[in-house]
Amino acid sequence: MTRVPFKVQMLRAREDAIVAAVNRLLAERGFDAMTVDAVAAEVGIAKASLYKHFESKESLAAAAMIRALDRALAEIERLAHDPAHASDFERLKALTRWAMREQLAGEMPSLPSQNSALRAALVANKAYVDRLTQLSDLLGAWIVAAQGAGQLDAKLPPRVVLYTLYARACDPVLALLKAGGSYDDEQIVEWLLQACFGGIAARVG
Amino acid sequence: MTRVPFKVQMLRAREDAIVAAVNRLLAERGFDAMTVDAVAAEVGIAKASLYKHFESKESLAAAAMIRALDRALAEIERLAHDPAHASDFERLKALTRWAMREQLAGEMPSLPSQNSALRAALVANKAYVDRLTQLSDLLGAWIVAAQGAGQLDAKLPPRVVLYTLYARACDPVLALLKAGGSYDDEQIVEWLLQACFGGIAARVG
DNA sequence: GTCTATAAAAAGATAGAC
DNA sequence: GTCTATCTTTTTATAGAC
Repeated sequence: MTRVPFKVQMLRAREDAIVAAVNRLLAERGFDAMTVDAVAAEVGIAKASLYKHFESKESLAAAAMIRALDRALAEIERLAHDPAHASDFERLKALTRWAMREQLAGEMPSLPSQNSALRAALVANKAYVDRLTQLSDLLGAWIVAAQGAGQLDAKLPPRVVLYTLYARACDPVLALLKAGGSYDDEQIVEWLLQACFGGIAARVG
Repeated sequence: MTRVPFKVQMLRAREDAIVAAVNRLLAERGFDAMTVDAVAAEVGIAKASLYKHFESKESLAAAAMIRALDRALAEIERLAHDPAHASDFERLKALTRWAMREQLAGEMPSLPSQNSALRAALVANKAYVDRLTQLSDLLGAWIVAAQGAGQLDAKLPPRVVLYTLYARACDPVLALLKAGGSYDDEQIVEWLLQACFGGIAARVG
């Protein structure tokens, strides 16, 4: 084990706090509505200090998006070894449930929209693209396996399923239902999991 | 018939052009990333002229959102009298297909996010709230009827189904698949309709 | 690295001539 | 109503002291 100097530990802790704040603000308002002033206020440091750690608003957001992908990859790793989830289909469902809970907890940044300023920065960011590719490859394998096992609809291209799962992780329906106040978080998650995997149409037979 | 003065016709045509431009920009970039300068440029008039017609960026967006709701209400009216769609279930599906096509055509503004500056303006706008209420009431009746007929899953509260349909009308999956370039628009719409109504899980039996 | 203070640029909104 | 020019505010980003 290499010893980690105290100063480096402090630096990492501070940067973790910054990224966590950015993550929350991205989840709450999205990239365009998030201001660097708000980030500084949430972390409790001066705005100029933020720019000592990150060179732009885009790189702040990219760090948070990368951290979010890392959380997802860690959850995949956990699920792959959890005997409670026996099939790839069950693992996909469990991961979707996890993502929905993350969103309700205010920890899931939205998908960057196609025309956003953020998107250009992200596709040029190797660390981000690598993780997104890794995530897509892992999920793609689960999807193909679950289709082969007859548990996922094989008439849908794997890419359609993959994008659908990505989108359900930031589905605005969660926030709408939560804002309504009539249902608790777990009930919302289970209904939307049912709507996603089972569809809103009745299942006959 | 009351005669409409020429000047009034011109005024309406100009305001229609403005609202159409706002609608496209809302669909393409969202409210936060849309600038009033961009609206003026797209319409081809000076920014100051915009402010003679609409008092703020929010009221510009509200006009476009109202127009979008009017398009949806008109489509509902059309579907209600179209013998090609015999059941409420079929009408819901046809309306969802219509909304997805609108989105692919770049004509469907996104759902205003919960914490957006736009949202506060919209909930205070009677014309908007009235139309949204009317739309929700009409769709709510169709949903309850389709559940009663055993065609929609009756275990999901009607509100969950309603919000799900609203969200699918602005589903980012459409743009992601279109950007991929592998599939044509109609194929995308049919797959996502299938995923929405039938779910991504396989249907056995 | 953190701060206060200040650019610099973008974006919402308006004045006033025509 | 439309324009050009300008104002005001917000927001991204930096200078420079400590």
